[in-house]
Order: sequence, then structure tokens, then C-alpha cells
Amino acid sequence: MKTPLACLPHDHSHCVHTALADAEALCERQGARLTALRKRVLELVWQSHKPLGAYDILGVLSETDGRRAAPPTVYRALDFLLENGLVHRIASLNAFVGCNHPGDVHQGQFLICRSCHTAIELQQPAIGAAISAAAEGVGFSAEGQTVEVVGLCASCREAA
Amino acid sequence: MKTPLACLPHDHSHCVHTALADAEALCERQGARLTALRKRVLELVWQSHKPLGAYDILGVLSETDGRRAAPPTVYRALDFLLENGLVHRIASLNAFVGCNHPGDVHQGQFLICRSCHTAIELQQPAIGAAISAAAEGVGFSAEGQTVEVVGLCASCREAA
DNA sequence: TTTCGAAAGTTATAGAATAACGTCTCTCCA
DNA sequence: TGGAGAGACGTTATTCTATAACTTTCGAAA
Repeated sequence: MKTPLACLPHDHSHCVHTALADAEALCERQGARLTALRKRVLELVWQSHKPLGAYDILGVLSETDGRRAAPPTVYRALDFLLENGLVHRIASLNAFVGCNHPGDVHQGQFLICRSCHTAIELQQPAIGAAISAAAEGVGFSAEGQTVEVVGLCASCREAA
Repeated sequence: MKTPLACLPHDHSHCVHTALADAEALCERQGARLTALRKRVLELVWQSHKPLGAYDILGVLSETDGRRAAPPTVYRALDFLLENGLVHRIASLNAFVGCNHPGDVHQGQFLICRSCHTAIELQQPAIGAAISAAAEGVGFSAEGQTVEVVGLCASCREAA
């Protein structure tokens, strides 16, 4: 299995640039409007691999960017990004994180470190398959899966 | 696979009685105090297989039971029930549902119908195994799993 | 240049959860 | 029997998360 970038040291500015470029290309292709605000929110979400709360984003927009922003501003931008598969919402944290493979239809599967708070996104068909099989076994038609695992990432295990 | 009771018509009062009796036995065994309030909250959570919000519980305690209750009253009772494995929290709904197999160490896996809101609890080792394997593959030590699937249950599919 | 619609601003409020402190009531032990 | 201590619950206040409803702005197309 390929080790996800999120759990290794890496040039993170590259992640951000790639994510923004991919997002622009994707929106172009789909006729979705990636406005300055939406792009900025996406950039903020991508500033690390740690899920970011809506009110954290709001704080940066208000204080750093000097933009007059209220909660709906942020939530609307996040809704747009969610709809277009550019970010994921982490239900167990009430927070948002950039999607590693925008465009691909997929559900997010996340490993969340309780120490450094990094969220590692997985794409394991085996997990989805096991869930789908179980659902079908009881006649349930699965539409969306939430898989969030808390624990300790490799780096934090070593440190401890 | 055995069909979970939650997705079939059944004598639900039996569920409630069983759940309360099991809870008493379990707490007795573990030296945990299942007070009147905690038992009542557990009963309310078990009144259906639909996850119930903390403030719904609060409403019943205040209005029906006539008890003076504020949010901490409910959250403390829920914390106790969670710690003792008697209820599960559904992160994607901010709601709580009775645990089907208290005492067993297990993570909840839930199928949540978006039409009737019933939560069907699964116990599929295959799902947990697939997740654990993926986590270990990247050196992540998994401690808690959240698996929540939204979709349509068998009854609602038929009705539609 | 008007107009139409989407995006963003604005105000207010709903919903979920916890912090901090006070009070009561057991049980245990002297 | 009668405190001492601990745990449970009450109370007040606040924080965090999210959305409803309405207004204004802006840009592209007619």
C-alpha cells in the first residue's frame, strides 16, 4: 500500500498548489464558479492536513484577510466545496479537510491522530466493499459512508 | 447474516425491557451506579430505534417528567451511558441510540435510513478488520472506529 | 444599458455541548 | 450516632456549530 503523504514529512506548499490548480481545472470542466472567496477557503482548508473548523476559517477571513465575514459566508463556501468534492467534512470533529482526489467519486475514509490531529485520507476499496456487502445483506441501500478512525499516527507512536 | 431486529416489525417494548434489565445487570456487575435519572435517559433513548438528540431527551425530562433539567443533566447521564457501553453516539447526527450488545467490547457500525431515520446497528468483524488492516498498513494504531452509512432501509425502499 | 441570477453581506436565531460552581444525599467509618 | 467525603444532580452562564431569512452587490448576457 502506498503511504499517504499526510503521514510523512513533505513539501506541503506543493500540496496546496496542486490542490488549488486541480480545483480550478475541475470547476472549469464542470462549469462551477470557483470564486476568490471559495478559492481562499479551499486554500485555508489545505494549509495543513489537520481538519479545520468553520469558525477557524472565519477567524482568518475576518482578522487576517480583513474581509467582513459572518458564519454564512464560510458555510456557503464550504457547501460549494463539499458539493464539488473538493473538501470532506469530518463528522466526529465538526471540521473540514481538503480532498486528496477531487473528481474521483469516492467516500472519505479517515485516520485521525488524536495527538497531532492529522487526518490521513484512505481510499481502500476493501473497506467500502465490506460495508456495502453488510448493508446489502440486510436489504439496505447504502448511499454515503462515513468512516473515521481515531488513534495514533506512526510519527506520534514513535514519539511516545 | 442474521437480520437485525431494528429493520423488522417487532415488539419494541421487549427491546426496552431487555435493554433496561441488561443495563441493570451490567452496572451491578461493574459496580456502576445506574441511578433513576440514568435509567430514565436510557429508557428514552431506547423508545425507538431512531437516534435521539440530547435536547429531545431534555424536553421529555422537563415537560413530561416535570423534572428540573438543564443540558448538563442530560449530557452527564449520556456520558455515563456511553462510558459503560450502554448507548452509542451517532456523530453524523449529533444523536444517541441504544447499544444492542452492551458488555461486548465493540465499535458501533450503523446503517441510518434517511427516510424513517432508523439506525440499524451492525457487528461485522469484516468491516473492522478491513479498517484495522488499512490503518496498520500505514503504521496507524486504531483505537476507535466510527462507521456510519446513510441510505434507505429495506422497508423504505419497498415503500418508494 | 437594463436585467437577471448567482454570490456574498447582514442580522438574528437555533441547536449542540461544556465550564464552573453550589447543593444534596448517600455511605462509610469512627 | 454523627460527621467526612465523594459522587450525583441542580444552576447559571457561556462557547461552539450551523442555518434561516432577507438585502446588497456584481457580472454576464440580452
